[in-house]
Amino acid sequence: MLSPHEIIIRQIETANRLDGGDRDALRGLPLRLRTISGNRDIFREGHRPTECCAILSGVGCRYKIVGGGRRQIVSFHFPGDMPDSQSLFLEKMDHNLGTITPAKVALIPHAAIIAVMDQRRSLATVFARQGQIEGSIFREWVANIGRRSALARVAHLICECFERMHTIGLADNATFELPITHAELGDATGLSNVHINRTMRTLRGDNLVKTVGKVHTICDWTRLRELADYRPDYLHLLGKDIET
Amino acid sequence: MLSPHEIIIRQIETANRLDGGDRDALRGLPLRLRTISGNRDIFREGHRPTECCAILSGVGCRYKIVGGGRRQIVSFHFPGDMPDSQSLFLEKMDHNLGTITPAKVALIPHAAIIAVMDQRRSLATVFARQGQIEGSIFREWVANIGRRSALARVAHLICECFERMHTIGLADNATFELPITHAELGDATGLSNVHINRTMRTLRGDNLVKTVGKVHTICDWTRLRELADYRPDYLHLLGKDIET
DNA sequence: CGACAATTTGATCTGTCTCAACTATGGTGG
DNA sequence: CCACCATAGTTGAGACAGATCAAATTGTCG
Repeated sequence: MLSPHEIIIRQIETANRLDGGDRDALRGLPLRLRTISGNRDIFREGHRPTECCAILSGVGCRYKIVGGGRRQIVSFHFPGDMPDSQSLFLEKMDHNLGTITPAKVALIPHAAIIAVMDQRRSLATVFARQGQIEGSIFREWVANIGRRSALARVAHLICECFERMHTIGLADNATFELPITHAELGDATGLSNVHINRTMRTLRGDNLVKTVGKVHTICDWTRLRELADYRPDYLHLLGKDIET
Repeated sequence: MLSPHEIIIRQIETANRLDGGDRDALRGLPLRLRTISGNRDIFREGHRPTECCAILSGVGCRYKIVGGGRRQIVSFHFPGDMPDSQSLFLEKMDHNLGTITPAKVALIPHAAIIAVMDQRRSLATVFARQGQIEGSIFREWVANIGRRSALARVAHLICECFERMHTIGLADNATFELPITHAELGDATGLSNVHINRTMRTLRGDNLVKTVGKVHTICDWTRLRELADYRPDYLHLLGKDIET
């Protein structure tokens, strides 16, 4: 089991090259650890956090509530992610940050992160890059929700979650645990929970994904990618492609 | 008519406080001016630009092509916007940047921007903030496309475009020129051009927006905002609200 | 074991798409 | 200055993807 700092560093290194000094500086960040139950808010829209939150275990998400009370999840977050680095530069939360599953998180004072960016130009660049990658993922979600069929849309989300979990070592080969309910997948893809169910069934019927409880196995990565129109460039990962 | 540098500064100041030194530093940026006709690409997916592009006049957009050739526009850009500041940190374009209308643009070498950020901590923060605001707008678009009806969705986009143009002085009271075709609005909202037409007709019928050619007039800002579920916090503007 | 949450399935409804035709509109060359 | 052409907007009819509603089944956790 990695330490909190190493979980954060591992995630950053999926998309950034760090040198020893960078890692040491990150290890110096003060962390306040907290355990949060599932389906709870960490920061709410309108709040003005003074700390950033890093996910250490479990799954988090960011979401908005639109008029009429419908929910749109705009991102999922896995261990190592810092979902609200934006609060470093934008005082007021324009969305909610919450947990999907029970989670351990680390709270890091803004001041400490600003200090580390001031001391090390390279880390300022790293944080900027992380922010840009986040933006890139949002763009892909816009395209996914706006222009893909329900089937491709859900498949695409599964591809993305699988690849992101894979790169941080949370997938065993083609098998990974994705503890996200159909209702939540619906809120992320702009579909109804019922239709998520039918779509997952189709993926199962086509022998693309096998699901047992929360554990999914990709049966045919090549065909799934193709169906999903999944081209992972937008994640801007450094590492190797996933073996087919 | 403002100079290119002042157009860029004006846009930045809608969301950031600059001091005299910041403005002077920005005025020192070397600009290569170009005129581009409408409906043309500036940077394509896969390219590795070495310059950032700022829009000086006209309307630009960023878009993705999904499998099957359908297009999703992920953002519109008005004078002063720097649509691809992301290329400072992500080598490879994951989307296309193009013009909607004929446009004048300024190309700014990455090196010059990096230099100005290195010299002035405050400007590094400004660029980081600009990037975060961009991300915030993407999140709102995800929610808009994912969870709002066609009518609210189109109304929301109109509200956003109006407010953004208003803050940079491109709206005369409640009247502004939005030279975007129905097909393009459809590509931005995930709807068909035909349905955009019907939706605009409804907005007209309800006396919310009047349209003559490319010139739109907001007839009832309060009701339009309400219908659109438009709460502009996500733009993180500094200025005053629009008068109703 | 009981209770609550999540999944599954069926039936029906509807918002939006697609296809197709027709009508402005604006720009261009003769 | 007009005729022409391409582009954009408009309208109608019909089809369909996905929503909604309702109920049954399964899973999970105290």
